[in-house]
Amino acid sequence: MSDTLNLLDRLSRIVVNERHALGLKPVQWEVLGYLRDANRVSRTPGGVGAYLGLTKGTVSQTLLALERKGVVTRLADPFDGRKQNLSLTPAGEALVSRDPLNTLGEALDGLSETDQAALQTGLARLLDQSLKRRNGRPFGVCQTCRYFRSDAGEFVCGLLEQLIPAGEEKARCIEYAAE
Amino acid sequence: MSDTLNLLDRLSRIVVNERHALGLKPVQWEVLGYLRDANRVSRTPGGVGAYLGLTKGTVSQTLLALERKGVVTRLADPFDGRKQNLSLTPAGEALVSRDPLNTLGEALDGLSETDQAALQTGLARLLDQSLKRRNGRPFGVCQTCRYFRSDAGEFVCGLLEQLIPAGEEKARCIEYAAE
DNA sequence: CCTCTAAGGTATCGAGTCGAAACTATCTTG
DNA sequence: CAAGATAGTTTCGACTCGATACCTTAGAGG
Repeated sequence: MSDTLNLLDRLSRIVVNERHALGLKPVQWEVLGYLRDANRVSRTPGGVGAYLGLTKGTVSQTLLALERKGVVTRLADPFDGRKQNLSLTPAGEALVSRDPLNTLGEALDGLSETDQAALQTGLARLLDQSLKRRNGRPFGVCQTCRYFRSDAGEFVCGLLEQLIPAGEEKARCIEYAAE
Repeated sequence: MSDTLNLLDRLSRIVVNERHALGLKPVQWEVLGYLRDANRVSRTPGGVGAYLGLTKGTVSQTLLALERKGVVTRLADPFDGRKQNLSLTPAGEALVSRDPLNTLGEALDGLSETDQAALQTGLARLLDQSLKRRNGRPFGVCQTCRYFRSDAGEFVCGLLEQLIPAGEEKARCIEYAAE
């Protein structure tokens, strides 16, 4: 196995280990992080599953656990009876800001500017390649999406023909399309 | 959260997901990989735990599972009655060579030389920083260890005062000390 | 020696992950 | 409207993983 793969292996284990803190499991942290970064239409059980590569069953169970902990709430979608809209409670917002992964962020700060930049572009390319191989959705941010329009100071999604709420133009979207 | 952290997050999830193939769990793959790369004195339940950051209980259970699958065997240590020496069976050797993480290796091959190099040094530094923060053992390879000696064509470990079997000078060691 | 303590492992428990499969309810399309 | 696709839930079984209690062996000091 290549050295780079080995490093990735060990780092991913560290990420998993770190995240056993504060009473949440690794997957639960990841769901919380997704709900923080995703836009309204992407904050559904299906979106969580597609982003994290989980089955519907696992997502359902994980959301139940997060609801019991009082960090996530769900509301039926008024337009599509099959969908549910998820959001973080204030307690959830507070919790996600204490993601133990941040300690890795401190380690990151210890790196030189050039090392950090190199790492970031390398990881981005690797992720891109991996997603292509897995036929995964890219989950890019609204701003760089093909359907993103800016009309008279307001942002609009050309796919869903909806106004993009302020601040959400930097959120991740399940419908993201490049170019 | 920083972008780099986010990328690491997503990649570590891909690593976890990939590894649910062939009937093994992510941790089981990692144990197999460790047993392949570690030298004799490091192939113990304790070594596995220290390397992967698992508790003794988890290691014990995971080894039981791997034994049941017929990919790992253990022998009592003849010198220390508390220890067990682990090794891969031929079936285990065959299995570990089919680590699903290799598909990520293919994605890696799609990167340019410079991207790969940058990624590797970045990851190495990040891992180094992280280990320092967690007081983890570095688990370097014999060849670069402080106690590594080369006497008349033979390799010797100055700490354990033992001959290093041929080929094992590139293996990972639980007693590794830098400098 | 013999006790004390540390170290290597096991057993057990509880919460949770995760794939698979069966099932319900709600759109969508021809 | 019927057929099929979508969004979720429920249940099952094997396993992870931290925590805790426990057992055995090793080594050190009186």
